[in-house]
Amino acid sequence: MRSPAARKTTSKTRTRTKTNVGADATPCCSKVGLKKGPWTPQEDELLTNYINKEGEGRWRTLPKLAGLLRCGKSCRLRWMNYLRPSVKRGQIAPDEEDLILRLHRLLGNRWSLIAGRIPGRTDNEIKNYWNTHLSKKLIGQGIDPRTHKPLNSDRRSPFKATASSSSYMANEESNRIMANKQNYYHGIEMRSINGEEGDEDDINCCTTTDDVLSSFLNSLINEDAFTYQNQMQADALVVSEDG
DNA sequence: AAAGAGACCAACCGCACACAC
DNA sequence: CGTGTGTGCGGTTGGTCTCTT
Repeated sequence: MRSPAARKTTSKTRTRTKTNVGADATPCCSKVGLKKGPWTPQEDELLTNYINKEGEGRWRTLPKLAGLLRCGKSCRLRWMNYLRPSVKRGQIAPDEEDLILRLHRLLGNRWSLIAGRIPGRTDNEIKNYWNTHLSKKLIGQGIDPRTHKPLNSDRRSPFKATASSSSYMANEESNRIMANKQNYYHGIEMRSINGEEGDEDDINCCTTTDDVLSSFLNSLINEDAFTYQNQMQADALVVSEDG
């Protein structure tokens, strides 16, 4: 199975190819006879028991084997976002919020990548939190939640426009780089912070094998802006690790 | 107390990538 | 090389809860 972050660019930039047309038109996602909507405790129990016994994966066949009238995608989502033991429930701590802001400034709406740096939090949870809290908070502070730049900045200025687009492009490039790097992170167990207040040191929680990348990402998070130098550094890292 | 508005968040949907065949 | 399948990401929806009037 490919790594979650092996994918790149947003769906809006991608074109649907002939090969994957109808990929969802399979029994798994057939709407006939399948239940939708909120999960019941009984369904949660069935799913949890099955995964505890058989493990994750094979989502398409899992519902039938587990005795659930759900499509595989629904089962996967429920497990990933709610039932997984590693999912941390409860309020987003202030330092988690700060980390989300920094990572979003760096990565944009790459929720899975952001979630990958915040142990116990899911992409869905972070996405919801962003849309309901942080974007409004930034707007209230006069900051564009998409660009993290002041809302009243003069976009017509040639210099500013150039600088802005350059920064944006660098950021897009970083997205691709970091998406590739997720292959590297995949499978590396994140240290549980056991409910403690996570501070920025928590983003150093991976094993030593990714120290270089981890510290690199941390340095990016701590930057006030993503610079071309960062991109070059990232490129160098990618080349050295691929080679 | 009731009704409407807004906030919140679990879940759904469409789409695209990786990989096996 | 082309196709089918499995998977999961990001955007969106809609039900429920909370607040305000």
